Parts: sequence; structure tokens; C-alpha cells
Amino acid sequence: MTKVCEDCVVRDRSLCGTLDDAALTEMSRLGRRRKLAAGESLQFEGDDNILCANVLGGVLKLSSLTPSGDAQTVGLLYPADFIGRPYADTVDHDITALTEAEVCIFARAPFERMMAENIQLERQLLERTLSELERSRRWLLFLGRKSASARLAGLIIDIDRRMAQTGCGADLGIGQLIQLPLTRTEMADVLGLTIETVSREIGKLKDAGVIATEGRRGLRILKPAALKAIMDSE
Amino acid sequence: MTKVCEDCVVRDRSLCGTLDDAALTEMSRLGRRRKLAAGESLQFEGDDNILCANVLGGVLKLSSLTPSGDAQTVGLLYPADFIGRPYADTVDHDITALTEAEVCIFARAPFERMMAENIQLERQLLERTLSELERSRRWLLFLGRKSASARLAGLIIDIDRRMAQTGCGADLGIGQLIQLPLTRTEMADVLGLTIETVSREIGKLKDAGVIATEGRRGLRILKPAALKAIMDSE
DNA sequence: CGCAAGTTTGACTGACTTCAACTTAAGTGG
DNA sequence: CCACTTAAGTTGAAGTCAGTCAAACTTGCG
Repeated sequence: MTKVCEDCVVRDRSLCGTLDDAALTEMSRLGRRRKLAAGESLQFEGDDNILCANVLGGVLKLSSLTPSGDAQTVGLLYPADFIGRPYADTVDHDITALTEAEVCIFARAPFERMMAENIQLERQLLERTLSELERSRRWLLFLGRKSASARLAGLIIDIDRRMAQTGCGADLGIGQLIQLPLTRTEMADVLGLTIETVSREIGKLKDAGVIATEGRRGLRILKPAALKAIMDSE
Repeated sequence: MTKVCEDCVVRDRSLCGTLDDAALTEMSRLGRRRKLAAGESLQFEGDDNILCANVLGGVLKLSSLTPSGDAQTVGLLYPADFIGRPYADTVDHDITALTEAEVCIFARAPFERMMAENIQLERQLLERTLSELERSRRWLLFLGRKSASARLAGLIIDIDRRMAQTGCGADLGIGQLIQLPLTRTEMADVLGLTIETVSREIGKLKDAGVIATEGRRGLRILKPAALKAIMDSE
């Protein structure tokens, strides 16, 4: 008999990582995997809040629509990230796969029961939520105070870091090929900019030799220090 | 003998609200009150993370300085709100009193011990952190996508709501006098705008009869529906 | 190869910023 | 109690960054 969740690529890094074998066995009974095609949504703002999940693979976004119709992405979800908001009745944001993605879904009620019985689960989630709050607040500073170029640099650096953590490969490896999980439109939605501005700013970074692009989604960071400087600049 | 924390104005609404008498007694031994003058800081970004606290009275801000020197306020703290980030080594933001304020401070280590022993405390903090994350994400949408007027309207509505919860008085009571806890400069720091723009936008709202001002910090909402409409507009 | 979606580029516009002068509010000491 | 002082807020003119609208160009898939 194979060990529970043995084939789970995020077994150690996900919320479940802290569980002992018995708890993990029960957890695995509650969870079921689901694949999402790029563009497919897991839930929509206003839905009944019925699920929690772990991201197994791919990248997803958390987004809201303004009444006037344009989108703002408020967070990106990478493998091992947790999805969901226990204890809430309704869902606050759309969750949509940016790339092909796979998630391990738990119904909310049994997940909450697991949390009550395994305090380390709750503790883990608290720590993650606190980090996520911190990430979100740092991004507030970008949207509130930084220029288009600084925002873009910040996003590229963030993606690089998260992709490095996720797959293999070092953070800010010079010249390494990154597959962007977002289209220009999606980048614009994260950055609070328009697609045209994003395109122009990418052009400028290319012209300056800071990055190189390869097709639509391929990107290489050629001058990490310069990119960081742009991110930190006003 | 008087009951523990009996005179605490936020006894029921704060994180401590869920504790039983025994736990509250211990908690009260750990906490000590501190008054802050307007403008005084409780901690600075980068400090060792040594404290957690409950806000007893007044309004405080969470803020960061960009490398280029201007401030972005990433959150406002009202009575009963929790301050601090358990489990982290350093502090992520400055915390500064906007008005005269009072807080109930706990050293971080014993606070974490209390959390370990009283799971409802951890659970409460998790729920609060999840809400705070949600608030922060909603604000992301404002900074990313909304015009100066919509942001200002959003801030006024938020302040009104929080002040109403905090003191007495109904939410969005027409014509009721609100004492703004922020100066124009501080509003600008929250909104990601300049002080001049804030001033001009307030002027426009006054001209439109949506609000009235009284001195520097007094404000009345005359047309709540109109204000909400402006907030929701692009 | 051809098409459609995605992206880039250009010209123009506008919202917010910047810089600067001026006004008001609120506290202080004579 | 009022002139004085100073910080806070308002107003105006000019500049700029990013948005809008529109057209051309890629890219990758069928």
C-alpha cells in the first residue's frame, strides 16, 4: 500500500506539511484533486463559501471586478499556497487559473473540523495568513506610491522569486528563462495599469538591456541589480 | 475586589473577549496600558518584534516609507483592533498614533504562550487576520483602479463606519458630526494621493453638497447615497 | 497557411502632481 | 481677550505620467 499523499508535490510545503500520518490520512480522505484549464474559475465573488484548497500546480489569481467593469487582481496563488477563507459565509473574490493548474479541494465544513482537531493546522494557517496580509500591504505601497516601471519591476521580481521557490532554479538567476504565468492583460490587472502601459514599460526594460523576452511569455532577467533598483525607485 | 479588566472599554470586542475569567486574569497580568500622544510611534519598521497589543482608544496608522521618502499608510487601527504579528522576528511597518491613543501592550513571547494555551485566542486572531487581509485587498482595488474622488469617498465611508462601531452613533447618520482622526496629509498617505488633490476633492464634495466640513477635522455626511455612488464610481 | 487573440506602437488627452503663493485655523503669551 | 505665530489647508498655473483610442503587427494554433 502506498503512503498517503505520497505523490503530492507540495506535501511538505503546503498547509498539510505539519500533519502526522494519522491526520494526513484523514485529510487525504477529505481532499479531492481537480485540474483547472487556464482561464477556468474555481469560484466567483459572492458565491457561497463552500471550499478550501491547496494549490498543487500552476498559478491562479484572486481578483475582483469594480462596478465599472475593470478587473483588479489582488493576489497570485502559487503551488503550496492555500486557497479559501474558513469561517466566512461568502466568497470575497474570484479565483481563476492563469495557467493550467491543479488544486486539492476540501469541503469547508470538514476542513474546519480538521482545523479544530489539529491545532497545528490552525496555527499554520494563521502564520500563512499573517504573511499574506504582509504581502498584500507591501503591494498596497506599490499601487499607492510607485510608478509604472517600479510596479512592473516589482512584479517581475516577485514572479521570479515565487517561480524559483516553486520549481527549481535559483532566485534571480541571471539570464534564466522564466515562463510568465500571466498575459499582458493579466499583468496590467495586477499592476493597476493598462495593457498598453505594461507593454511600453516592458519595451523600456528591454531597450535598457535589463530583461530580454522570448515569445509572449518567455522572459530573462539580465540585470537583476538594475531591476531591483527600478523597483525601489519612486 | 474589582473584576479583572472590568474597566476595559474594549473588553468584549477585543481579542480578549473570548477568554474565560481565569485566562483573562492571567492576560491582565501580562498586559500593561500605555498612552500615546498624537504623532507618537509605538514601533518602527525593522525593529525587533517584541510586542503585541490591543487598541483601547484613539486611532493609529500602520505605515511604510518608500526608499524615495514618501509615506504610504497601509492600514488604520481603531479601538478593539489587534496590533502585532506573532511569530515574526521583525516588525514590518511603523505604527503611529494619529490621535491621542491608548493601547494594552503584551510582550510577544508571553502573548504567544497565551495563544498556545488558549486556542480560542488563536482562532480569534485567525479570523481577525483573515478579515484584515480582506480589508487590505479591497483597498488594493481602490488604489489600483479608482479615481481620487472614489478613493476619498471610500475613506470617508470607512472612517464613518469604524467610528460608529467604536463610539456610539449610527453608521452613515445623516448630518452627524464626525471628528476625522486624520489630517489632510495623513489622508493623502492613505489614499496614495497628494495633499493638494485631497483638498481639492474635499472641496468638490462640499460644493456638491455631499458633505460639509467644520473646522479642520469636523465633517458631516449630508448625502450618504451620493457619497456611496461616488465611491462605487470609477 | 490563415486566422484570431494577443501585443506593440503612435498620437492625443486628461487626471493627478508639482511648485508656489496665499488663506485659515488654532494655540500662546502679552 | 486679542495680536501673534505657526502649522495646516486651500487655490492657481504649469507640467507629466499614464490612459484612451486607433491602427499595425506578432505569434501560435487549427
